[in-house]
Amino acid sequence: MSEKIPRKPSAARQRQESRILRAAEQVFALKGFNGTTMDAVAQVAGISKQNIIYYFPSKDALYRRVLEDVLDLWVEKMTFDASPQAVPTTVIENYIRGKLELSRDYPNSSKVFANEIINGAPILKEYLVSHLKPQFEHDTALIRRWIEEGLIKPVDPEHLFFFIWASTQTYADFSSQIQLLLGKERLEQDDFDRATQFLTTMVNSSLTSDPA
Amino acid sequence: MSEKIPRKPSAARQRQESRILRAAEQVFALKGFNGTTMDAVAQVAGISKQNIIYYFPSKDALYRRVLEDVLDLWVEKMTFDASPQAVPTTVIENYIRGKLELSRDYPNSSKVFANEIINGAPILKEYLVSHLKPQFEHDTALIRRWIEEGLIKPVDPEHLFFFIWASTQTYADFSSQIQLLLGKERLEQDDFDRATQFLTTMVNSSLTSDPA
DNA sequence: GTCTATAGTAGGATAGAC
DNA sequence: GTCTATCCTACTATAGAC
Repeated sequence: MSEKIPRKPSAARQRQESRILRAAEQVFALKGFNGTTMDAVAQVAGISKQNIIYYFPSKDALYRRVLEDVLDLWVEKMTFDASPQAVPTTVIENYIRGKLELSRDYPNSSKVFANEIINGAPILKEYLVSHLKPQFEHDTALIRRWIEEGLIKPVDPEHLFFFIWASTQTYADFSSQIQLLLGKERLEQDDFDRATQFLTTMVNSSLTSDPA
Repeated sequence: MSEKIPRKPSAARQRQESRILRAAEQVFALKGFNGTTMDAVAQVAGISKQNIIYYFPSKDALYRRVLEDVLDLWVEKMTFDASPQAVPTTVIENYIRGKLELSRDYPNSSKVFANEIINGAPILKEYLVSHLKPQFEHDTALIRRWIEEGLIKPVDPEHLFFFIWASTQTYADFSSQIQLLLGKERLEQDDFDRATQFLTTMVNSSLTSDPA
């Protein structure tokens, strides 16, 4: 009777799970959901396919856990909200900087997300409506307030965010294209510095009256 | 001996092929290469699976043809080159406008391309290096010349293009997310007008000295 | 040129020994 | 908790009738 009570998740189990999740994220990022085989994940993780199924009941369950972890990471690292006395352009600059750091440090997370959205967000749809949309409306409202208060020049708040997301995530999602065009084996810190410089400068010059 | 000589590709055959290609593009866009089954393509095209194989020897061959057609379309519609006396900001504006029109009119092409790039461009790699890279270097050189001549403010030419591509293609590739956030069933002309307005205004204000 | 039938295989998932 | 063996479905592709 008492045997079924789950004991502590055992450090060993947690180690194995995160090992599998890391491998899965990598394969899902590069191959998409359908292109990913449990065998491929097993090989990357250095574990047998059957053993993976012991930890995750199905490929679908594994994929959902990977997606969850991606979103947890993003929510943790990316809150736009600012203190009332914060300078708008600084808030936006930091937001862009943070998004670019995510693309640099977690490119696979970004690609998993991108694959899911391109494929119509079959699983994330619900989450996007329940969590991301309220956040989005809150953030665009803040932009609108800044405009009303004359702190920044008038701008379309919704498309401002679409622009920031697209042009920061591209350094993760489309890195293969960018690398080829820049003639590099992989993107370096200098490339991210240039991207940060370019994007923040452009946004600043369009949100503030030119002090030149 | 003479029977094997290919006669004209027969209008009927061409009709069937383009019917299949249209269907294939749609499924590849939404499901990716691995998520696409010949059966799904067959259903969308309204043709039997075996008949599709009659026209295209394999799924791989079908995919390559779809990719080829996508690239042909993009090359045809998107040359950045301008006459020597053209106004730089106008050239860039028209380029942005054109890219947004492609996202609006051929969202599936864009998604097929995006899937391929995210997955590391296994098939397109060669083409990107041989065709897109020279074009890219030509275009960035033109931007540099404009800067030297004082026609536009200094800007990073490479990242200018990365930004334009990312923030115009996002309206095709990430349309499901954008739709959800805007609370719309599908993107309308008005949304593309706003996007055009937003992006061209921002670029202009950062490339020209504010005349305000 | 289009169909039916089917071969061949990959991959997700289960059962059960250890 | 990990492994071996195996089932079963889904999918690409071929052979051959019509």
